[in-house]
Amino acid sequence: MVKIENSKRTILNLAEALLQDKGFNGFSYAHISSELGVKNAAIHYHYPTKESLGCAVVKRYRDRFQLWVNNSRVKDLSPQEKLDWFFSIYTDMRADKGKVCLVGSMEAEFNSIPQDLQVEITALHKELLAWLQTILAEGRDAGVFKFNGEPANKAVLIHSSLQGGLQMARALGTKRFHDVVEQIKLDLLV
Amino acid sequence: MVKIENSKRTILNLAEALLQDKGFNGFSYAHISSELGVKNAAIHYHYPTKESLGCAVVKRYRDRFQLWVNNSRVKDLSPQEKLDWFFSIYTDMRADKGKVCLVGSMEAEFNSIPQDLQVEITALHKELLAWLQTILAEGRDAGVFKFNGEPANKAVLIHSSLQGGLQMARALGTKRFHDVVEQIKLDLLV
DNA sequence: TTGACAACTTACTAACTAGTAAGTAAAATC
DNA sequence: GATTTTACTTACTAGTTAGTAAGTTGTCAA
Repeated sequence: MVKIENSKRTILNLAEALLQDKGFNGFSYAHISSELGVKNAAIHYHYPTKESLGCAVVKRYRDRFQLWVNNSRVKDLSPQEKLDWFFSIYTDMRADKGKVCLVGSMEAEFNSIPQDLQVEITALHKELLAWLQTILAEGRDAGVFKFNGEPANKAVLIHSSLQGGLQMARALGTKRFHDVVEQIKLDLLV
Repeated sequence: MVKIENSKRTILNLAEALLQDKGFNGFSYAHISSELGVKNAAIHYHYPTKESLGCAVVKRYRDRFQLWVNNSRVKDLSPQEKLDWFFSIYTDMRADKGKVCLVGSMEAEFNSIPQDLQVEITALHKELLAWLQTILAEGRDAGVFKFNGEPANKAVLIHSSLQGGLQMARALGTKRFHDVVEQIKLDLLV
């Protein structure tokens, strides 16, 4: 019998990578089990259904994001630094590795994923937008960001362009994603 | 024997709707055949492989876009009108119907779709961007658009935000997509 | 040392997947 | 009127899917 080290965490890591790489309908328990050198029932032991596995991935991501956001080292940053930190997540951990964000991956196939997962993704998306909106308002008040209209609307624009930009990077290359980020900044910074 | 009217076209229409609704890995030949009241072999007769069916959908979309673009009624429009026409495609035919664009749908699961389809999607994306870039340059020269940086970069930003915005609409509602479009305009129009 | 429990394997199922080969019926072509 | 072609159906395959039930093994606590 092969034992997986930190089974639950290792499985979540792999599932997250697969979700960002192939999408929910593009990966199977066999992908995970073969990668770990165990039988697929071993995965079902930890996560009975694919829906539960998907939800666990998103839930962990949500928790991680809240930890980052409430981290004092992040909290003390200026609005620009916070935004750069946010962008760097997308650039370093997604675009440069050919991945897309969980939200984009699963909203693209929203109508063919389980309902609990839809709920989880919706919650994550709302949390990301809420934070981004706050930072934008903060930055505009501080006179370092400049934009017309509501922070909420600027937030959906920026997040949508990051989400779409990561997907574009797959077909057209990472450079194009960096162009998106640069253009966001050009349109925002004073 | 049940005969499908305009078989090829009807199948393409259904496949296109399914692609925009469920993604490439989220639909099967059975979805199409049962909807049309025929056997799945009937679909294979017209499109031997799923890859060929996917490619045919994207190819038709590319042709259709080129026709629109070269249509004299579109060609004679002002840059703003052209852009509004472009946005209206996304709003009327996608967001308001819960669909996403083909490009976004398939780039999200890019690493789990056939290679020929990847090529086709890449070509479509380039064509969309090329046109958008031209319109942006045209509008800036005419003094009706205002933005910093290169038209190419503003084009990738706008297209990415439309692509991501459609996906967001699934989880957060259509209104949010309209917000994205309004914000694009706020950031662009003089 | 025993027993309980966690973490697996073995062995399986039922449903679905894309895809194929051979047959049929109607329509178009000669 | 005969023949070919088009558009299907029938019947099938081999592979994959998520998921389950029952058995095994190693670890840890009493």
